[in-house]
Amino acid sequence: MTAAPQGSDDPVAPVPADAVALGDLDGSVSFMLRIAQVTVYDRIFSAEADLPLKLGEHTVLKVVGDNPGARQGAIADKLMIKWSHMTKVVSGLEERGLVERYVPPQDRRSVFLRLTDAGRHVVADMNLRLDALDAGATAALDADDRAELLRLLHKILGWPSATSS
Amino acid sequence: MTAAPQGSDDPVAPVPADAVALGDLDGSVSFMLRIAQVTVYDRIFSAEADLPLKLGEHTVLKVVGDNPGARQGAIADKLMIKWSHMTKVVSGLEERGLVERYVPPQDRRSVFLRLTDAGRHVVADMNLRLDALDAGATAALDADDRAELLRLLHKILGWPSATSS
DNA sequence: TATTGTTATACTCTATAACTATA
DNA sequence: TATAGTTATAGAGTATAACAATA
Repeated sequence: MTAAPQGSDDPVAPVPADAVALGDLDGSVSFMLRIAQVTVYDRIFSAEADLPLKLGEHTVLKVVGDNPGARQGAIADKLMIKWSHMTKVVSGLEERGLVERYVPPQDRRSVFLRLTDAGRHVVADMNLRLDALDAGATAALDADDRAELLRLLHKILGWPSATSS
Repeated sequence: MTAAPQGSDDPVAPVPADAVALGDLDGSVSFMLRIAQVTVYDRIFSAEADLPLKLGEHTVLKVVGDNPGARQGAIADKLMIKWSHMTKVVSGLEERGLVERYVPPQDRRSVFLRLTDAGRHVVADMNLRLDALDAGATAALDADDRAELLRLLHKILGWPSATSS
């Protein structure tokens, strides 16, 4: 990794493509989080492009399955998805027969969600495949690294640290 | 239904927003990276909404400033920005007088970028403000935590973990 | 009036691909 | 033919705001 010594006074000293320096940007947590997240998602989808669900869809379906009787908006809030976008995601999942909307009589403004049998099946399938893809995309980390990374991310969010995964 | 801590004074809500369970999702590196990144960006922009540049624009300008004579496409690749999007970003920055395009005579297909004086000024201002915002958004981390987090993110990416790249 | 969800618009960014102008 | 950049389109997702139905 050569440091590309370019004249600091030369206004147009060419820099080779692989010598672009990030400077201290790689010391920024926000920048590094973004680059790492984009890279990991990239790796997951380039490793296996024919997944039946997008990652966001899988997340929604999984949480719906784990929280029967939860309102649509409550799930959206927890997953930091905008309500307006949640409407589109749920509509798409409903059209594919993976989730059902249910308006409870005690509060007819709200919408409860629950998985269909097909939804349960797809989520179970995705769980298995994503576990492997997730691990593969972060294969550079050993078990301790991974646990430590998760602990730090939880700490940023103010979430209680995960037991173990 | 999962245990929902609802007192008798609460309005009837089977699963309140803060009682939605994530299950083992918070043990997924890809999920936690996404949630953490969205949260950090959220905090940065809710802390100070009147920033002169979007984060992506600042990143591009900063790297242009650190790499005089670098091609537009080389910078886009390094920052994992698509060329087609890079064209729009640079055009916007150029219209605002922050960056200049320069077509070198030795290869008239390529475009070199360099900051204008106004661009340099804006970047310097943003650097200062973002350093503080970045730290504020991750204030739950102490110095050791932050260094460790950066080390782990670098490791995922396969980047050298030292100070600068 | 406040809350829940929907619709709509604008904007950011990705994914593709076609296109130009060079090389 | 290949490369560098541009343009265009489709899609995901965010940011906002207006809106309807319900509480």
